[in-house]
Amino acid sequence: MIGNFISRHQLVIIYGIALAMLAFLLKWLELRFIIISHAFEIYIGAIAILFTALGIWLATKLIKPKLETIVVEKAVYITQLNQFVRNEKQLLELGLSKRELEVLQLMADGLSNQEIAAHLYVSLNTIKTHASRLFEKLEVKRRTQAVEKGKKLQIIP
Amino acid sequence: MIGNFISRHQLVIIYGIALAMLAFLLKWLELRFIIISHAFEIYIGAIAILFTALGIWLATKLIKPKLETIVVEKAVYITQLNQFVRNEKQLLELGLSKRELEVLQLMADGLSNQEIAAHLYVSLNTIKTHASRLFEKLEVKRRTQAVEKGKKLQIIP
DNA sequence: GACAAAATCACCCTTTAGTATGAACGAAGA
DNA sequence: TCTTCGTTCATACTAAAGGGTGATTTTGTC
Repeated sequence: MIGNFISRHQLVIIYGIALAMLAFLLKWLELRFIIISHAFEIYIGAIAILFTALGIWLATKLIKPKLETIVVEKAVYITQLNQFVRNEKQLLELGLSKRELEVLQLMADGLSNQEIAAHLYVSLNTIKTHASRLFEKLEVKRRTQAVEKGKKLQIIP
Repeated sequence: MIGNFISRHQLVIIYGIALAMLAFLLKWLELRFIIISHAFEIYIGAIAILFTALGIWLATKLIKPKLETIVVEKAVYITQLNQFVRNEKQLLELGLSKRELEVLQLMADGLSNQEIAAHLYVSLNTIKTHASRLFEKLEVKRRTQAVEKGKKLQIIP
């Protein structure tokens, strides 16, 4: 069906193609003429494009990369560096005396009242008195509770 | 003295100056001639320089700045929120039973033997027995020392 | 089922802890 | 000077802790 169409209009087609080619030739000649007549401008344009490209290339090579500093906080776990610092404010609030604090510390070391008395060169009764006051001020009933609270409130290590 | 020198050699000086000016004029003319005869090359050169500069400018304006990331690690010290981990090995070495450990823990909480008995639904005598064995195994004489040693050996918080 | 370890409880006794009350003494402050 | 506070000590008492011995029951293991 397509072959039939071509054979029937062969002359017309050839003519059309020839016409098209002629038009194309004329256009090409026109372009050539334009190029030749504007050779200088085209040359200048080419130079401009070339050196613009060169400039861009130079810039990419020469421009210093922008530095961006990111500070990353890294967790560092400390094993046991923390040395004891007494909470003096808490001590004042409780109203503990020097002697009472000493007794509390020795209690925390596991000493009996008798041993504490010997350690401080005073009598057992004196220690008992201090202990009673201590328990009152700390609002506890037993020495174990006193030691526990003392550590919690950071008045003993 | 200087005026005298000038007046005496006036002619010579004028001649010298004229000669110098002539030489300068000739040099200038030569330069002009060079410029004129090489006008095209100079024009092209100027265009090249101009568009190279344009390229560089374009590059700096349009190209995204290259980011170089520097990561600086900063140590942040954390006062270890210590979740207690029992030293099971130590516990085995000491040969403490479940019940003895329970008693020790309640002792550390500041409870009396009576209170511990009530807490565990057993008699006071039972707690005393446990306590005695506990002290033997921990090689201590008093509950305060037991609690202290228990914490030191990390078998109680 | 035998066995060992753990858990339970009791009784008696001693020691230690804790309460209550009172008192003496010295230092610091109003 | 008087008062307060801390420290010291004593006596008397109760409560709790701790030691020693013995016994029963439960539980897990061989």
